[in-house]
Amino acid sequence: MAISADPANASAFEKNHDHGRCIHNAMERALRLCKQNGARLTPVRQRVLELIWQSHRPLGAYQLLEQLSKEGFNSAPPTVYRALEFLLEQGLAHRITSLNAFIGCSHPGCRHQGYFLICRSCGSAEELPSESLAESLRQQVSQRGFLVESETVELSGLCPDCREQESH
Amino acid sequence: MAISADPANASAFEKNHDHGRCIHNAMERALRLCKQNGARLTPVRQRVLELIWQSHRPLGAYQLLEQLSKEGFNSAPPTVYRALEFLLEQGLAHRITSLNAFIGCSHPGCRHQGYFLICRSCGSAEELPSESLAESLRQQVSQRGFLVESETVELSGLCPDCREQESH
DNA sequence: AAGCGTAATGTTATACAGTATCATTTGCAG
DNA sequence: CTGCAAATGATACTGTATAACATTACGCTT
Ligand SMILES: [Zn+2]
Ligand SMILES: [Zn+2]
Ligand SMILES: [Zn+2]
Ligand SMILES: [Zn+2]
Repeated sequence: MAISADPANASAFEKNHDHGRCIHNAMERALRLCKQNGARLTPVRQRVLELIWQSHRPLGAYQLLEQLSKEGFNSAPPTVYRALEFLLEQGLAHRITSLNAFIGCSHPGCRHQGYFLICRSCGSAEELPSESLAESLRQQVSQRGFLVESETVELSGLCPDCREQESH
Repeated sequence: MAISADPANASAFEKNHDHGRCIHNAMERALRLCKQNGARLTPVRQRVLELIWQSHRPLGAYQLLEQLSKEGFNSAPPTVYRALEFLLEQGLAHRITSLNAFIGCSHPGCRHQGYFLICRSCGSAEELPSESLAESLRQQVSQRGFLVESETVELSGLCPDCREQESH
């Protein structure tokens, strides 16, 4: 699958990448995919997607809500939860269960579970290319006759940069 | 590994195992470990541990709270959260992030992350023996210079029994 | 263009999950 | 017995997510 070879996405842990381009690419892909699927990327939905792409840090629903409210959008909890639900359905975002937060999907369009590395220091999260890992998981589990339908894999720790910092 | 070979624990998905024995064994081990570590398994703590062992289904803090209250224990949220915190620290229980729930650890005494299979139909959860899986994860991640400190691995789907049922 | 059904949004209220803080009690070492 | 630390009690609050129902916008048919 080789996500890292996809020029559209820098690693979340490369702190000096051109993030404007990151966002731009993400929005382009989102528009294209929604058009393809006949899904409506309405203003709130689009704005929420932009917001969770503002950084590579997962954002909580109420953080998003606050931002939306500042920008004059309607701002009751259901507004943002509905937008997030839409983005999850369309495969444009992931939910990070262990943080109660949400993040843009860095390779939408191909169905997959999100496997994440989350830095406890800088808060960045990065999707792991999942194929070989998914394979290991399936092996472990199929032996037991268990049918996996969804996977939560979230590894928390220190990203290369922060690891460096802490050692000083 | 070979948890299934450990006579102290039946698989959560074997619906007709002697669960009384399951609980009994769990409590014995807990007592022993606490004594070893100089930790105090006070009445609330012990009772909470028994409660999360009543079934192989993860229980929410407020479910536990309700039960405690029925039994005349003090029943404000901090009570149960403190007990749970203690049990987590002692390695006697795990938190299931994706369910906001808690479950007894089926092999306490050896430090490990809990990797779980969770049935969406019957609600049972079972710990996977984690070694080979942990190894795959570490491999994937070490390449990237990321230092893993804690892991959340929760696979949801259908257990063998429920899979059977659904196909009828 | 008018009318219609569905999808999306607005609005209010509430359920569920977890924590902060400070007072009080208990267990235990000296 | 005394005094400290750990554990519990009690109150209030913050944070996360959804239920339920009213209203509006959109896209299609006629
Ligand atoms: Zn970026
Ligand atoms: Zn970092
Ligand atoms: Zn365990
Ligand atoms: Zn089941």
